[in-house]
Amino acid sequence: MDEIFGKIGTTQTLSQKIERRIEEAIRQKKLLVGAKLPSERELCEMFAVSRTALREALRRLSARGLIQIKKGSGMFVSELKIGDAIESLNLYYDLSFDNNLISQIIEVRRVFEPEIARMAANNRTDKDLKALLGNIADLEDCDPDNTQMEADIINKFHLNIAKATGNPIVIITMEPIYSLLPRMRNLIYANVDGEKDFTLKAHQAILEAIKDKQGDKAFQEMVGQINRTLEIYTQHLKNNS
Amino acid sequence: MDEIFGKIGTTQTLSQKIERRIEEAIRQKKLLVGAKLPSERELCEMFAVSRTALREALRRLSARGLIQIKKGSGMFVSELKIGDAIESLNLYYDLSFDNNLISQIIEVRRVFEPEIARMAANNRTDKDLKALLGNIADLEDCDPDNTQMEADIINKFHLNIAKATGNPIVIITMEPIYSLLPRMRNLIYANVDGEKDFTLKAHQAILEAIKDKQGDKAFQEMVGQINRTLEIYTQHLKNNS
DNA sequence: ATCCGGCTTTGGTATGATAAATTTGTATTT
DNA sequence: AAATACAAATTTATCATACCAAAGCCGGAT
Repeated sequence: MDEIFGKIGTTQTLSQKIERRIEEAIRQKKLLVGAKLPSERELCEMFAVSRTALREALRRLSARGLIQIKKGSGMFVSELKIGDAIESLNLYYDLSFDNNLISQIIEVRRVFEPEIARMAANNRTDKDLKALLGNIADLEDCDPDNTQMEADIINKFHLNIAKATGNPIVIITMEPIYSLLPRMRNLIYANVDGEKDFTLKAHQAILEAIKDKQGDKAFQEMVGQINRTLEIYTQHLKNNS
Repeated sequence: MDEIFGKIGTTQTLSQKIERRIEEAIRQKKLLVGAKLPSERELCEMFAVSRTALREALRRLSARGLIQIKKGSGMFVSELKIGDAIESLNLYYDLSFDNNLISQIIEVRRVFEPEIARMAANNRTDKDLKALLGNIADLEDCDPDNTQMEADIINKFHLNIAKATGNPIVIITMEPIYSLLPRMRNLIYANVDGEKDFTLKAHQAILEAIKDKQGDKAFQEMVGQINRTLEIYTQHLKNNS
């Protein structure tokens, strides 16, 4: 059907063709999650290609998280973990991390997180609540000087709120953003005294609202918390520029 | 943290080590975007490994979008296109696409998009406005029976609103979600009469608000539009189950 | 100066051999 | 009979070498 004026810049390499074939098989569930693929040698025969070409295709698939390769054992279709996609996003954000990105993140959080808090308050389960209570307890116990741990805990708290919405898309959306927060927080809170007290109280208030399933209150508290973050950040910027 | 009895011979394959080395170099900007990597043969010497191992590392890096390989020319550090991450997300959403996901998407849009519309109204440039005007003009001209094209246009409109916020994170966040809309829209609007008229007017109203930089109005109009979508969807679900 | 064609560089594929990890089967021991 | 130890088979990981094909470079002919 094709090939009269064959593609010019689109010469697909052999290994790419193989990659597509296997990928399609997985997408179409001809190969189910957990299934063991034929061994390299067998696949070579089936596709009638050399091991080199085949292996390079397999390397690609494993890099993309579609299959898992175990030496001495075999190759298996792996469940596409959302973590792979998040990893990609992380790498991207990582490479474009700068002051500009920080204010963009704060802006996004200011807009999205209050609504997320509301959703969480409305949809939370007891299990979600328990996780959040645990986070706050950890925060209370945390050594005031251990900024890193504090940042981690706060992180988990916010991520758990996202989880409490019960909507996986919210989680996927916010997780890469939260992963950048520790760096920001270190930047921002490093030299601000008395901030920990405020932070703790603000998060307790948010928790309270979610516990009582008061969506609007959760919304408001979250607005307050993030506005404060924004203030601190702006102030910090002034000090440093 | 929890590696007391962690694996000792954490068997990282040679090619994975190579992959890490190069990845680190890129992350640390020792290799800048666009830079040409040494040729395969040179890298082999430098790392003191065989071409096979090296190539498999390179395959993985290119599969992840970190480098670009041009036959006969060389290998180059490629600007990590956000498209790669989005592609991953798409694949993930793709494999978990079901009715559940649809309502989750609508929920997320209902919560996020009004705020996005407000941001767009506040921050839009003339260029953004022009793009949006173009979308609506296309929508007006669109053949009423061409559902596919209509869906595409509406898609672009919403994506352009996200762009008009001026915040790239918003775009990254929403793009994978929008990419699923055409399928949903086909599902939903296929058999609903008179919906096009409403859709057109609703989008015109949103555009108007953004044009006049009235954030609150844009917010309200978007709320109305998405609530309508939700209604239609709920109705459709009833019809089909 | 321009165009052509060969030369060089560089990635793509093929093959065969060896190493290392895992699984599996078997024999020995308790 | 069950558990352990060991050896064999399977499978992926790596290496080395050779040849092919595409893209770019460069000199010579026009």
